[in-house]
Amino acid sequence: MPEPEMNESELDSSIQRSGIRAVATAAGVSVSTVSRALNGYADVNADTRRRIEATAEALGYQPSYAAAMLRRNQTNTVTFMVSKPWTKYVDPYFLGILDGLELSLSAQGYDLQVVMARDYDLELDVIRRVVDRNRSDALIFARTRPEDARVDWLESRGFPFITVGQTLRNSHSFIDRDQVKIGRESVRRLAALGHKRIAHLTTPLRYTYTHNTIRGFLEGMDQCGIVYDPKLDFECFLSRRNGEEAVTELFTSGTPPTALVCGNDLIAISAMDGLKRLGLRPGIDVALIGCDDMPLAAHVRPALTTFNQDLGAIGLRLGRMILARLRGDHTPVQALIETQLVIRESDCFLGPQ
Amino acid sequence: MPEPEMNESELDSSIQRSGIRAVATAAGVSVSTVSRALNGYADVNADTRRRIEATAEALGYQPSYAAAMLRRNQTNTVTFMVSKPWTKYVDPYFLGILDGLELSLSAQGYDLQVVMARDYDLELDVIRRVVDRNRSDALIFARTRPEDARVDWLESRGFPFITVGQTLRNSHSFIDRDQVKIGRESVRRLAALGHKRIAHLTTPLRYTYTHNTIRGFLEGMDQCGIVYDPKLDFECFLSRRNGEEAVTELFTSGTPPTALVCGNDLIAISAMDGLKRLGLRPGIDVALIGCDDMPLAAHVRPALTTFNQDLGAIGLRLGRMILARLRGDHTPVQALIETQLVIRESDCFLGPQ
DNA sequence: GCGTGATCCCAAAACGATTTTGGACCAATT
DNA sequence: AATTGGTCCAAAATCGTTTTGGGATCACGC
Repeated sequence: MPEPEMNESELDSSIQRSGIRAVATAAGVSVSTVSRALNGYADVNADTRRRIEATAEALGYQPSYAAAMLRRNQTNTVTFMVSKPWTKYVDPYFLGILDGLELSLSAQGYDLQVVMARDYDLELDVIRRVVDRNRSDALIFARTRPEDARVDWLESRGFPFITVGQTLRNSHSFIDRDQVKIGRESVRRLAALGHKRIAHLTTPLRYTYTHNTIRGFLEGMDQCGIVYDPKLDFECFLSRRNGEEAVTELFTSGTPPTALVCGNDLIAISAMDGLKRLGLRPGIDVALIGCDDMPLAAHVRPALTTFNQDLGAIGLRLGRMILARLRGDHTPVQALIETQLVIRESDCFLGPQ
Repeated sequence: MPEPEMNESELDSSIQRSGIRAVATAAGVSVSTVSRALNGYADVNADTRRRIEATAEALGYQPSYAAAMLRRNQTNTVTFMVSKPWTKYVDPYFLGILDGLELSLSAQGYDLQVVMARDYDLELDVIRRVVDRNRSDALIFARTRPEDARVDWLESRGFPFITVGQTLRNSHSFIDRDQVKIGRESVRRLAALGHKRIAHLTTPLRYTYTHNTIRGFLEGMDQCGIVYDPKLDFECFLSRRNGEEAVTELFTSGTPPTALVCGNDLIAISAMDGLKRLGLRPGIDVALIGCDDMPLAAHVRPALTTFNQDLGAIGLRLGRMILARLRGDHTPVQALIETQLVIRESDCFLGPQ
C-alpha cells in the first residue's frame, strides 16, 4: 500500500452529486448548452434556458468548483491578509471590514480566504505563497507602511491587490480613512474648547496612517494658531509604551498639556486610566479625543469622544473595488473614507488653570 | 460577443507557470513518477525522488491546486464560520483561535476559509452553501446552543465538523473551556475573600457555555455553603442590557451583593463603570471577577481579575483535531481546556459592611 | 433556388493534476 | 531454468467543467 497518508476520503455515499452531464441528459440538451445557459451566455433560447434552470434546480445541481476553477484558471477567492498586531490584539477595525467584505464578495460568488502573517518578516512570504500557488484571485491587506515591500512585490508581479491604507508611492488602489482630517479636526475641536497645549499620543510611526494623522494634527495646530511643542508628542504601542505611560511622563515633567489627541481608542482609554491614577479627572481636568469608536468607547467613563466610521461600508466598498478590478478595470481607485466625530464626554472646555 | 461579464482574466504573461509535465521532461522521468515522488509515495527510488524534487524546486513548480482538487475530490480547505456576535462585536476569542488554527492548518497544506453568518437564521444556510457546493473539507464554528440545528444537519450529512463549545447531545467532537470550573472557581475565590452575597452577571442564556458556567456557579455556592439568591442573577447582552444596567438594578433595590461574577470581561468592565457611577469603588467596595482576559482587562482600573486561556493553543488544538478527522479518524474528540485565574485588583476582601 | 445572416445548439477539445494499469527489470528462491 | 517478489516506470484514464469551432435551421431578399 503506497499511500502516504491514509486519507480515507469519506465517500459520502449518502448524497449523489449530479454533474452537468446529468442535467444535460435530463433536460435533453448538450452539456455545453447547460453550461452556457447556467452561466448567462446570450445564445441560448429563453425557453431552453428556463427548462435547464428548472432541471438543474430539480436535480440539486451544484457545479464543481474545482472543475470550473481548473478550466477558467481563476479561483473565485479573494484573500485577506491579517498582519501582526491584528493576529494578537483585538482591533475593532478588523472584523468590521471583514464582515462587509465577505458580504459583497459572497454576493458575487466569491469566497473570502484569510491568511495570517505572524510577523512583519513573514508578510511577504505569506503573500508569495498565496500568489505563487495560484490559490487566490486578489489580495487585500492593511497596516501599510510608507515603504511597503508587499506593494512593491505585488506590483512587479501584476497581481491584483488593494490595500487598506496608503504608501508613499500610492500608485495602487487603496482605501483609507481620511487620517489627515482626523488629525486636523481633533485639534480644531480641542482648540475650539479653549485648549492650547495639546499633546499627541500617536499610533506606531511605522505605519503610514500615523504620519497622515500627524500631518493633520500639525495642520490643525497651524490653522488654530497654536505653536507646536514637540515635547508633547508620544509614540504609543499597544504592547509596550501605552497611553498610561505617556500620560505619566507628560504630567510629571515640564508643562503638562490640557488636552490629548490619541491615535486610537485603546491609547485613549489607557491614557484615561493613567490620568485617574495621577489624580486627574479625564473629561474635566484633561480633554481626550480618541479614534476608531470601538464598542467599548461608549461604555467607558467618561464616555470617549472619538471618530467613528462605518466599517461595514468600508468592507463593502473594498469588495466592490476588488470585484471591479477582477472584472478587468485596471484604473487604480483611491478611496478616502469620511469619519464622523462622535462627541461624548471625554473632551471638555478648558477648565480654569 | 456572448460574454456575460467581460472577464479579461489577466493572462499574467510575466511568469510562465511550469506544470508537472515540464518537471518530468527536465528530470527525465515520466509525469506519474513526478507525482508519486512529490506526493511521498513509497515506490520511487530515493535518488530519483531527490532529483525530481530538485528539478521541481529549480523550475519553481507549484502543482495546480484546481487540478489536484478536481482529481482528488477534496479541497484542502477548512472553513471557519463566524456567527453573529462576532460579526459585530469584538470578541477576543475570535482572532486568537483563528490565529492558532491557521498556523496548524497551513503547516499541513490546508487553507483557512472564513464565512460569516450575519444572523442566527442564516447560519444553516451558510453552512449548507459551503457543504453543498463542496468547497470545504471540514467546518468549524462556535457559539453553540444546547439545541443546535447546525450540529444536527451536519451530523445527518456526515460532514466533518468541530464545534467550539458544547451542545446538549454532545455526540460530536468539540473543544471548550471548562466553564463549569470557571463558574465554580469564581465563587470559591470570592467566598475565600469573605463574600457571601455574590451576584452572577451571565452571558446570554441561549449559549450552552452560559449554562455550564451557571452550573459551576451553583456548585461553587453549594460547596461554600452559600444560599443562592435568584434575585442576584442577571443575563447580560453586549448590545442591550449590559453590566452597567445590571449593576444599577442590583444596587438600587433589595440587598445589594458584595461581589460580582461576570460572564465575560466586557460585562465586568461595564459593570465597573456602573459601580463608579453609583459612587461605589470596584475592587474596594465591590469585588468583580471577569472571564476571557482580553487585552484591555489588564489596562482597566482596577485591573480586572479574570480567567485566562491560551487562545492560540486552542486554535492549534482545533487544527490538530480537524486534521486527524480528515485523515480518517472518526472517533469524536471532546477537549476541555483549562483556564487560569489571573488575580489582579478587581477582586478584594469583603470590606466592613 | 440561392446566398446571407441570425439564432440556437452540439461534439469534442481543453484544463493539469492524480490514479490505475500493465509491464520491465533485477535478485533471490525453488 | 523457471518462478517469485520487489522495485520502479510509461501510458492512458479520469475528474467535471468551460470553450472552441462549427453545424443545423429558419427567415429574408435577390
